[in-house]
Amino acid sequence: MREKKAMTQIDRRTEKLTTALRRAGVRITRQRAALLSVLAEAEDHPEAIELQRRAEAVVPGISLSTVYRTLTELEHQGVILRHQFEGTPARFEHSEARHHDHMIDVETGEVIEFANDRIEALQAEIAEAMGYEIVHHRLELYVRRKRAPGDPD
Amino acid sequence: MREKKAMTQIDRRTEKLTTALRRAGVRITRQRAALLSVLAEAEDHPEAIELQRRAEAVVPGISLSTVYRTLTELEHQGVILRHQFEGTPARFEHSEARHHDHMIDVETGEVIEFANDRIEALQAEIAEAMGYEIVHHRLELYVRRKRAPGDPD
DNA sequence: CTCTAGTTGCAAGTGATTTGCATTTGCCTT
DNA sequence: AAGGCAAATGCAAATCACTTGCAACTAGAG
Repeated sequence: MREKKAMTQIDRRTEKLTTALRRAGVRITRQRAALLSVLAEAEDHPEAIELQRRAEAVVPGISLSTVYRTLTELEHQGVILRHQFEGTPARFEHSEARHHDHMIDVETGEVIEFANDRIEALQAEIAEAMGYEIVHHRLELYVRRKRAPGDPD
Repeated sequence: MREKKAMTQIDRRTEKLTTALRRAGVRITRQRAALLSVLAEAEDHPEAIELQRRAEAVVPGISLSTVYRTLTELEHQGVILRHQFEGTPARFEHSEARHHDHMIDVETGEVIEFANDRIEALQAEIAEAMGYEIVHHRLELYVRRKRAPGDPD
């Protein structure tokens, strides 16, 4: 009994993406479709193994090598970003949001996004002044939650 | 025939360091002494294997595991910094210089240091505004040399 | 529906770094 | 100068995060 499900915003975006990818010569297999939707739904920054776990709900038995291969392909296609934070396996996020940098809570591992135009501009200036142009950059703040004096632990 | 060699600035710094380390309970073995002076003399950002190569001039046969163990210890003691740039093994530098960030020439792999107080201040502000304090940070600009229009290739 | 080049899963391989363990060695104590 | 012992070393093996070779499978163009 096949149900007709309401199409969410994410479904629609994913569908557009698959079409675009197909046009770019990327075959949309079951495992890739699964990863695409898992990535589209992710609000965090999961690692490859976690993505495999989530994709397995749709495609049981999807192999880790396929996950890695697909992530590499999607990165090349500009669909996702790969982040290599300190001391952890690479983490991934879809790249449709506007550019931002990351704060990593060293206590919890939580990743918080932030953006600041002044910093971006300064970086460009610095590179420029030294005769370089920025290809890409990486700004990571490893932080700890601040407690106001008198706050509970 | 033992010669009395003139003591360089670096020798003196290294000597002070070994004393301080010994006081901190770190035994100064031949291999550690070698690594300390190699690190003190280094003006670049060498990787572990390169440090082993350089140390081997003083202590032939120094093992890579000892190099790694020593680097980890020196990092904990605050004597050196470990940098994990994209797509390369970790690189090390002594931490006596004032804080700076890095530009990596993506074409040559060359590492260029730079410092900018405005950026540092902005980072602190951002973290502060979100209720965090910075433990440490990482700012890396992956750059490409800019050619003025008309320059030769 | 066919065909074939692209994709998959599995097992084995890599590269960087870490670890177990028997042996050696700083260096504090005498 | 000598002794003792916890700490450090070298080697081999292990680990971690990926990557790759290969035979079997499958998108999706025609």
